[in-house]
Amino acid sequence: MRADAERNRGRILDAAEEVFAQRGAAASTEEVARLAGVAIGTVFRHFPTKEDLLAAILKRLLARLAEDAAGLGGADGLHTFFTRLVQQAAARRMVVDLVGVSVPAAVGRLGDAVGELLRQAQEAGTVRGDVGRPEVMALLVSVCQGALQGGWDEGLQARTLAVVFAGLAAR
Amino acid sequence: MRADAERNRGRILDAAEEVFAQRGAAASTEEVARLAGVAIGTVFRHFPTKEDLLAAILKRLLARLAEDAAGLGGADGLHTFFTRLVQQAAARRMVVDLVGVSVPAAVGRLGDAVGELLRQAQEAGTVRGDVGRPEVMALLVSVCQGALQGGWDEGLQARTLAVVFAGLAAR
DNA sequence: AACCATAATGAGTCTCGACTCATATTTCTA
DNA sequence: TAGAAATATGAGTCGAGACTCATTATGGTT
Repeated sequence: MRADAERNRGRILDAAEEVFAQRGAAASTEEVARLAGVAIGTVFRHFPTKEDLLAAILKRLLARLAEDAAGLGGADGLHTFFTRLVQQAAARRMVVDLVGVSVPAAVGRLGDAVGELLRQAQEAGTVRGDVGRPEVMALLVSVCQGALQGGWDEGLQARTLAVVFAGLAAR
Repeated sequence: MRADAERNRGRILDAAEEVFAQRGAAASTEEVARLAGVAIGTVFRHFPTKEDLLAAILKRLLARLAEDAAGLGGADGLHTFFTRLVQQAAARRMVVDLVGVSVPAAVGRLGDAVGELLRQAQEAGTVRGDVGRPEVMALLVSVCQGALQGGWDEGLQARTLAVVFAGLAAR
């Protein structure tokens, strides 16, 4: 791959992440091109379809989250990851709109990472033994979506998470 | 208002509810007109803007929910309402997309109804006294959104709600 | 029944955004 | 450094969907 092609590909991905995070997936490809400093044709050369572009940034995002999760663990790892993710979601409109774009492998890897955090938390006795990975993922998605919508302030977010954690807690 | 006008207004609202519930808010006004059996110009005569149409059905929907909630009460009222709402949400794509359309008065009335259910549940000792209406509403919105996304099956939905209820439960 | 205000009709306008492609430019290789 | 081959450019095409409006139809009234 030519040097300029690789450089542009990176710029486009960065620009797309920025634009879609702020304006949602409905933002135009035109705008991504403008921010990246390339012509619109270049965007379509690298990503033949808008959906391809969305899938690419979603994959990157999920990989980053999985990596983040891998750096945590112990009794509070799940708690920390959960809170961090919800905070990020509130700042990024993206998640809502990425519904429909799927990157199975990347989602699977994130699921594995969360499963591991859950296992450790259960081993440490922080979390009930009778909840599974699917419920935890479902709650994670739900609360992120909720946070995106309501424009929760910090206090409400904390209190809402507290209820969820109480539900997950052992005893 | 002329008789045919009123009849058509009703048909349009019904058709819009059906179409947007199935296809999401991105469905075209054209399709609503077709299902209602009127010309597209008629839809725009009654609702000058697509957003007006969305707001109208959202208002009707929220009013119906508030009424539903008013018929419940006691120790399990909140539990029942919560479950029912999540089940409905799973069948309707609408909710996701209605983000952005706001009908403050109708939302307020639903909030009051939920607040009353919460009060009764707390009085009956079913729910912790230290959670407030905002958290409950936040959880309600979150879980509905989550259910819409993941294509939860019945079991996962039940287990996820169980965690939330455990978090809300007294003791 | 005749009248007209109100409403319905639907082809047409307009905007927007995804995607294309002929042309110009840049990188790399020999 | 000349010559491809790869890449970038951006005006243009295309389709979709929100919204308009001149015309036609209908309901209610005298």
